[in-house]
Amino acid sequence: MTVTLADVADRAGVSPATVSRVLNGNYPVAAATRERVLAAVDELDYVPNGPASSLAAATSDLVGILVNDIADPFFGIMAGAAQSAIGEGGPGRAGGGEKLAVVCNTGGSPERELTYLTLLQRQRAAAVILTGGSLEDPGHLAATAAKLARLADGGTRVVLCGRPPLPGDTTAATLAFDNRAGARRLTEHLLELGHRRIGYVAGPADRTTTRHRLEGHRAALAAAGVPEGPAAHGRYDRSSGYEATSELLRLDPELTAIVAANDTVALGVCAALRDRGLSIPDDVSVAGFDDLPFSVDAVPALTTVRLPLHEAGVRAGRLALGTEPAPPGGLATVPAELVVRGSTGRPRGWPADAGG
Amino acid sequence: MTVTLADVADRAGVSPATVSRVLNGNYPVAAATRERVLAAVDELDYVPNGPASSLAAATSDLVGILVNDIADPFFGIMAGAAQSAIGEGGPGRAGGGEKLAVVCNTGGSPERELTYLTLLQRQRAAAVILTGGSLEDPGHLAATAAKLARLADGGTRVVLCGRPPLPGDTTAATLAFDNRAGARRLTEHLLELGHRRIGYVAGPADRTTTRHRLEGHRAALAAAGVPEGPAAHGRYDRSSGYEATSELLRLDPELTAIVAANDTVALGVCAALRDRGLSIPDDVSVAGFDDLPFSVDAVPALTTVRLPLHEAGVRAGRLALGTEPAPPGGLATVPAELVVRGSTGRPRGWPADAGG
DNA sequence: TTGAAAGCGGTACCAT
DNA sequence: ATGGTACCGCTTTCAA
Repeated sequence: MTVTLADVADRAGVSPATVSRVLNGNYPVAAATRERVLAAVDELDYVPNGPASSLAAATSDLVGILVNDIADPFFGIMAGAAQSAIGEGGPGRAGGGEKLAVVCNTGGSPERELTYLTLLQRQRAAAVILTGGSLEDPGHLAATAAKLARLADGGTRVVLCGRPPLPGDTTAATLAFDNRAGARRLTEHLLELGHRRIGYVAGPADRTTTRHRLEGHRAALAAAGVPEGPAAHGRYDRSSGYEATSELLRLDPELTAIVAANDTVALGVCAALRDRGLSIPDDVSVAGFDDLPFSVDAVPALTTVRLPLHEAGVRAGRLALGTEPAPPGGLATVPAELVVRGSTGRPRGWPADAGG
Repeated sequence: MTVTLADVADRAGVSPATVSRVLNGNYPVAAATRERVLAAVDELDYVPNGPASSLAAATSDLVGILVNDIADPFFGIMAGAAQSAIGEGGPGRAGGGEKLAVVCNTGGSPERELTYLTLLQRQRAAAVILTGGSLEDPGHLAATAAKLARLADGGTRVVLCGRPPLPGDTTAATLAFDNRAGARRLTEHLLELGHRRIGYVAGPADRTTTRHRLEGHRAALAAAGVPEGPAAHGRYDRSSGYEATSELLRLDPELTAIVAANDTVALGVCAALRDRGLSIPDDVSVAGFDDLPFSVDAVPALTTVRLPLHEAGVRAGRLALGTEPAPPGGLATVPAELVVRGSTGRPRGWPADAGG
């Protein structure tokens, strides 16, 4: 049958307690004894029973990583980085130590988010990391905050990555992307190039990332005294960008630039422009957010705001592990940086040296 | 402190056994009793202790999904589909039922693959799904097979998705993509268009997908009596495709088409061609494998083989759940289909109506 | 239909 | 430095 700790103890001629100590390395054990125990472990090919330890120790080695869309590299990059950061934790031995970092796909659904949190609570997870923008619905926010509070006082470490802190929540360590400043810089760049008719393709109306990026965009326009162009909302996916583009061009056929709330959306914008016989960036310049290698490299003319997804993921992993100290006030803002690619993307007829 | 089953029992005026029965729904309980118990559960906001149930029941509700690269939509699509298929399983109640589907990122490393399998074994996972091509190293294959055998006789259901069955393994249900036929069809298509000098960018040398796709490619060439063009190996990522392209063009500057073992790689190929001032598909046609919406939509001229990633993921999830019966012989081959996009991609000077 | 109680496999405190 | 041994919270016979 399956080998238990008691079997190992018998084989090594020691007590179960000693085996436990050797495996967990949290208590002094004579070198000779340790050797015998480890030998027995190998010979019997013993694998500890996770649930049993979790029950006894009142905590498990599971770390949950919640993402809105697992098929989007935006989350893949963050989650992957977090997972490696967490994997570094323990030794390679058969004994405990290593955490099991697991990613859970909410599909952007608030219900599934809560379901997963409950599941992780049930597992007595060591930590949970919530990534990406969240819904702004007050009801859901309250429910989430309550759930996170329960998790926290159940001993689960909570980390928010790429989403703002919850109102009234003090337990979660937060890494927030500076979406406002990033979006602002993106639009400022287009303005400097001479663009005056700029469309905007936004994400779902009720998400924090959507709102913050839109705010940054508008702030740039307002500061420059340029009137706001047409905007269209949609999902954070390609087809949404495609459809929104038709809408924008219908509202203003003279657009010279389009800002997309997300690189994936930007790809859809590009596709729509091509299908209408417009070239990028000669007819219309396109700017995106995220700088995902996958999508952006395919359109070298894209101007983009880069989010340090990988770095944020690593830090989130360390916060979950407790390796990195919580940021002051529980919140750290991760900056976003502007990336300008192959082409300058000036509107037609605009002098090449204008705009500084 | 935290609410236990006993608390619920007290509140409802019944025994712990009864509460357990109500929550698991696997035993008849009087309707009135059930009501009282469920009420108590709600009032106390009871969340079952997962490790405790897993220990007692000798199985957990964890389902592990192993992927080679979580930042690659190829795996994201499959994993996401599998996860939803698994989520459908149980009811929404506080009680048991729902499985926790978790994706684990191996990064393509055999060691991490084994580590995750051990971790899942330790958790007494209900099922594990291994996705994507595997290493062909005999040592690793044997180790994996052994590990999977242990998992299986520990009660864990094993599903292989997008990778061939292990030699001598009878326990795993397998869904394999028809990589050979897909690659063959891709190359046949280029041949029909008139291409005669075709380069090939392959994946890592020791992976099953790499070998099978290359075999299909060569089979098509051999059948047509066309000599094999240059080939270059690399990772399954964009920069690898970029570098390989320089290599291929150095080996044969007269290439009219390049086949990439993967869409992500194909994107790198496209980037390299653009940087050399070559247009797609007028100077060089590019063909890829996978048909990921992300990358492929960015290059409408790309000819591609589409793998039904989503469907495979769903089926893998059902197999893991036991909802779908195992395929005959334990193995089902999932077909691959050819997708031809915007351009015909004929080589220059080739008559438009040639080749059928 | 319901209750009582014996585990499930470790952990950690208390002895020695 | 090591052993003995009550739990941890739930499942599952066995009785009633």
